[in-house]
Amino acid sequence: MKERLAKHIKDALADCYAKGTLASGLYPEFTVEVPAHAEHGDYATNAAMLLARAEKKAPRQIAEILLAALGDGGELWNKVTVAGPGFINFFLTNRCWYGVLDDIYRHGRRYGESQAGAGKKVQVEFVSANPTGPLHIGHGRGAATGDAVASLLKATGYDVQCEYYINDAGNQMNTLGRSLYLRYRQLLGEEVNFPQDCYQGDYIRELAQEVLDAEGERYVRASEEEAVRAFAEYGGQKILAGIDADLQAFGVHFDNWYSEQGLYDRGQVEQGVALLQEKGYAYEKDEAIWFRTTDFGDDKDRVMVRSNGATTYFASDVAYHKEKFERGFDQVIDVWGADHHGYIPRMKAVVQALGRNPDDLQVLLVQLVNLLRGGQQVAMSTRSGEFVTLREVVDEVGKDACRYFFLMRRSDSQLDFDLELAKQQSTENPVYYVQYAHARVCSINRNAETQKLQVPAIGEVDFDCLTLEEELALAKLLARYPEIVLGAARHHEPHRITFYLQELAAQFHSYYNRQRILVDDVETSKARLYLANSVRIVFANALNLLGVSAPEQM
RNA sequence: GCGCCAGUAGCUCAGUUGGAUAGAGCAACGGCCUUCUAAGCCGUGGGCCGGGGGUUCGAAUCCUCCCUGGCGCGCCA
Repeated sequence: MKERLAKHIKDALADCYAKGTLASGLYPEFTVEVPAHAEHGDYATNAAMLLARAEKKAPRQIAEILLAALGDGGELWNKVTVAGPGFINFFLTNRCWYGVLDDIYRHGRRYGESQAGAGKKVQVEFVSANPTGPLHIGHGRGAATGDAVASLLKATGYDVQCEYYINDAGNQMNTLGRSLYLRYRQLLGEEVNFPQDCYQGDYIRELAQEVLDAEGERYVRASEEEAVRAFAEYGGQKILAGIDADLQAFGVHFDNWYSEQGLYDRGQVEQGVALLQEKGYAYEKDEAIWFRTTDFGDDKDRVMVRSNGATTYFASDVAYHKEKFERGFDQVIDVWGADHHGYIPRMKAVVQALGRNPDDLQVLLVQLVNLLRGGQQVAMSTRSGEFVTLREVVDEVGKDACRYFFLMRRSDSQLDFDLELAKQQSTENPVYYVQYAHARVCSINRNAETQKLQVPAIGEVDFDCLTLEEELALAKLLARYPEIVLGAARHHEPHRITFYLQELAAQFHSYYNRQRILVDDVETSKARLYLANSVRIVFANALNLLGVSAPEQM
C-alpha cells in the first residue's frame, strides 16, 4: 500500500517538474506513514516539507501544487488533503481496504511475506552455549529471539541458516572433565577436595554416576590426565545432547551445529592468525601475538596467541567468522548475551580486517532475564549451581507462554519473567489473550458449519455488507501486517510482532463483543465470516513467526 | 577512570531509522453473561518523555554537557 502511494507521489513530482510548477528537480527521501490520528487520513507523506528549502516555498504551498498533480486517485483514494505544516493526507477507499481481505485469502499462510531480502544469504548464530551445563533461562531468551529473527528473515525472502557454535575447545572443557572426575572419585568414597572453580551443579554428580554405572572403577587406575580427557569428552557429548533435546522441546531447530574444535583440527585457527599477520594487522609483543584491533576503533589490541603458545578464544572467533564469510553469507547475525557487548568492537575489527563492511556482522544483544515467582526474585548463578534451567521453565509454564514472554520486549532491554503470571490463564496473561482471539474465530467457524454456512471463497463476498466503522478498522489493521513483518525483520525486532498481535486481538475481541458474526442475514454473515477468518489467518501467521501455537480451541 | 546500553503514567513497557494532540498492558474504580467461548467487553482517572543547552518548518527521537541505574573493561571462556 505504501509503495503504491509512493509511486503516485513520485509520478506527481515528475509531472510538476515537466510542467514547471516546481523547479528543484529533486526527489527527496520522503516517507509514507500511517498517521497517529484517524482524522489525518490513512496515510500521510512529508514530501512537500522536505522540498521547502530547495523550492524556497512554504511547505503548504508545495503541497497544494503536488495535490493538483496527484489527480483523483481512482480506486485507491477518494480524498487527499493538505494539513498541518504541510503533510499530504490520503484517505483510501473502502473498496481498496476490503481488497486486502482477498489478498489474505489469496496468500493464506504466506500472507505477510515479501521478497525484500531475495537473493541474500544470511546466517543467524544463536544460543551457542558451552556444552558444560544445561541451558538456563537466559539461553532461552536468546533461543526464542534468534529463532524468531530467523523466521522473520525467511518471511521476507532471505536465504537463512541457523547455526549453533559449540565451544568444545579450551579451558572450560578441561574444567568439565575435572569436575566430573572429582565427583566420580567422591562417589567411590574418596575424600576429595572439590574446588570452587569446578562446576557445582547436581547434573555433574548425575553424569559422574552414569559413568560409574557404565564403566565401573576403571578410571581410578587411569592417569588423571587421561581420565579428565575421557570425562570431558563424555560429558560434553551428553550435555550437548541434552541441550539439543531442550531446544527441540522449545521448538527451536538448528540447520547446523558447528564445532570450535573442528576449527583447530583443520588448522583454521592457525591460518586465521597467519592471515592477519600477512596482512600486517598482527604483531608480536612479550612473546604473544596480538591483533591490532585499535586500527579499527577498538580500545586496545587483543591477544590471539598467548606467550605460552596457547590460542585464545578470540583467535578461534577470528577463524570462525572468517570461515562464515567464506561460506558465502552476505550477512552474519550473532545473538549474544548483553554482558558480552564489550566484545563487539574487536569482532567488527575482524570483519574489517577480512576486507568486509563492518555492518556485514550484526550483533544482537539479548539482555538478562529477571526470573520472578509471584513478584519475588529467583536467585540464579551458574557457579553455585542454583540456576533455573530452560527445561524447568518450559515444563512449568509451557512452550507458548515462555516464547511469547521472551519476545514481548526489545531484546536489549531487561526482562522480568514472572512464572506465576506466565502460568495464569487470565486477562493478565498476554499469550492467552491472543491465542483466545484465534480460538474464538475457529469456534465461530464451527458454529457456522452447524448452520450449513461455509467460510466464503474469494469473490463470494459482498463487501457492501461490511458497513461498520470497526470492520473497516480491522481491515486496515490487517493491511498493515506485511509492513510490520518487514520492519521487524529489517530491525531484527520480533517484539514488534507481539505488539501488533496485542493490538489485533484487542480490536477483534472488541468487535466480537459488540457485534455478532452470524446474524439472520446470510450475506452479512458471509461477509463477517470472511473478515473474521482474515483475522484468523493473520493471527496464525504472526504466531507462527514467533514459534507460538495458534490453538483452534481453548 | 574509560566504554556500551538504558531513564517515557503508580508498575512493566511500546513509540514505525525527525512528524501532527506521546500510546498499550497491569494495578485502581464503576458497569456488561437465558444469544457465535466472560481466558472476553465497555467506561473513568492518570505525564516536566531524568535535567540544562543546541540543531530546524518540527525533537521522546539527532548533537553536547550533567544526574541516576545496569553491564563491560584478562596472555579467561
